[in-house]
Amino acid sequence: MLKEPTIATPQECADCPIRHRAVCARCEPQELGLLEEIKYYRKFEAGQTVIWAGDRMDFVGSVVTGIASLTQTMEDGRTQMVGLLLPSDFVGRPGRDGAAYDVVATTDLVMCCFRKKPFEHMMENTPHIAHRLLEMTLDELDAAREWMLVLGRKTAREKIASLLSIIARRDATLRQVGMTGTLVFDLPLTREAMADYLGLTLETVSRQISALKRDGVIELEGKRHVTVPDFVRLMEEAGDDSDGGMLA
Amino acid sequence: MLKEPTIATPQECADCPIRHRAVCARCEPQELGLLEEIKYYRKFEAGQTVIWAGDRMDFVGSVVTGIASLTQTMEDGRTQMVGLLLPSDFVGRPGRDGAAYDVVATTDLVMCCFRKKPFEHMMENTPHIAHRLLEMTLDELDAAREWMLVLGRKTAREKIASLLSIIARRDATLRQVGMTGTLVFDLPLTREAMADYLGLTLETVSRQISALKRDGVIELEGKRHVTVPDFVRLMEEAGDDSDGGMLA
DNA sequence: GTTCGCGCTTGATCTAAGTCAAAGATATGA
DNA sequence: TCATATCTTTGACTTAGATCAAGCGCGAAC
Repeated sequence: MLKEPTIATPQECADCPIRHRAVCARCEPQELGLLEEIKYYRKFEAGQTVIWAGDRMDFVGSVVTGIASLTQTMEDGRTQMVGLLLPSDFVGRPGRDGAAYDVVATTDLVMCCFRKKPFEHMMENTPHIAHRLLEMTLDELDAAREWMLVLGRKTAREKIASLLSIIARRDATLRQVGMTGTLVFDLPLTREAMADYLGLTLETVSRQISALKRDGVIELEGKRHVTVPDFVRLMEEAGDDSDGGMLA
Repeated sequence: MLKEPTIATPQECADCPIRHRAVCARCEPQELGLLEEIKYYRKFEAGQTVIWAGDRMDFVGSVVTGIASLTQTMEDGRTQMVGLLLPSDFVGRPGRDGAAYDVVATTDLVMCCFRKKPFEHMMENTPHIAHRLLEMTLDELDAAREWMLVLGRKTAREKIASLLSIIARRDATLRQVGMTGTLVFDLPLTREAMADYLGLTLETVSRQISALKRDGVIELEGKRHVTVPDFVRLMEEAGDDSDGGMLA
């Protein structure tokens, strides 16, 4: 049913975020040379599983293009998405062999991977890599904690508004903003995936999106293309304080 | 209403977890010497706030004894606990000035603190510190993600069972286990704090604890002293798979 | 000892979100 | 073109947990 991932060519990773953002922001050229020997690229189609929870994981890597999700599943099938990986986000944990979560390609996906052992070795010898990784991990921890507030205390409507504003904030196309506060983007998630992220059912997601549309908070073109006429209004609906959830 | 924290004496931190666990597991003696110059100790009473979200935070540190909680609060007062800090857990973020969450002493608390600037400087020059901090942060991230499943998908009863098994697992007194699987510990949280951690109301927490008692999953002596006759049964009630939520 | 206060329990009722069910959009492929 | 499948919407009904409202138990202060 699912195809094997294909190996992508290095050219597809000209702007590899690991190289330029995660690891090597302050690296010396000779370190980049080392990097080239241990990195490779993988492509996945929407819906493919990158790795199953519990599987042995002999690489670490980061998202180049597309979106991946981390999900946890209980024996009875209840599932909770615990992370949304956008381009430049890091996957995998140096020092651990097994994957802790299912990683699934939510859209078509290109990842930039490093064989784990050499990566760990490189980390030992390159302090900046560990520092950069610490910084990224702390950002992820903050995101996870922000999400705990969403899951634990927000209403269904606030949850939807929170998700929309997070996607909008991280989506590059938000540069269509302009002075008006208007903002346009495409939802990269099905209603079911949104439900899994928000701890809701897909029916409730659908109803709340309809309600936000009815109330003029968002406009929809098709199922996925969203226009937010007033981002401040959306953030109010999300129950965030006026700074929009940006951390100091 | 709240007292100022008092400075504790170094003697109270003979087994300082930062020194022995977080930072200096592999440090050289001269590095320990440097450490001594920038670290100090603070004591708080149960209920005192260590730091408010948004405040300037000029230290990092870790819990020596007692329990602290990280909480987020919305304007209308809804609050969600996003982390429980037990002895040896680290607080604060190198590279950021403001606190992201309220930190509150849940029980009487002793913390071991480091002035931030010198700590950051030391981190630059001591790779093991960054590595150890990365490891700890990844552990916290895993804990946060495990908690997202609890908040998003578990029933009230499963939430209570999950919290009890987490506290039991981390509580030192669980060494009273023995071969029987019986396990005894004290709850370090009020019903309200449990509710804030679990995304429930305190009434629901109370009802579910009563129900678990009625069903023989736990026994209570007073409000806080808990006996778990069969830890496997508790984990089943938590909806965890048989490995008890331990990561590979 | 009595009274206060706080943390906790329990009951009655309400409601937001879940469940079950049907049907409307799009897209894919024969 | 029509059949099939997936994703989505909407409606009717149910329910887990919230809300509102008494009280209980127990230590601290008088």
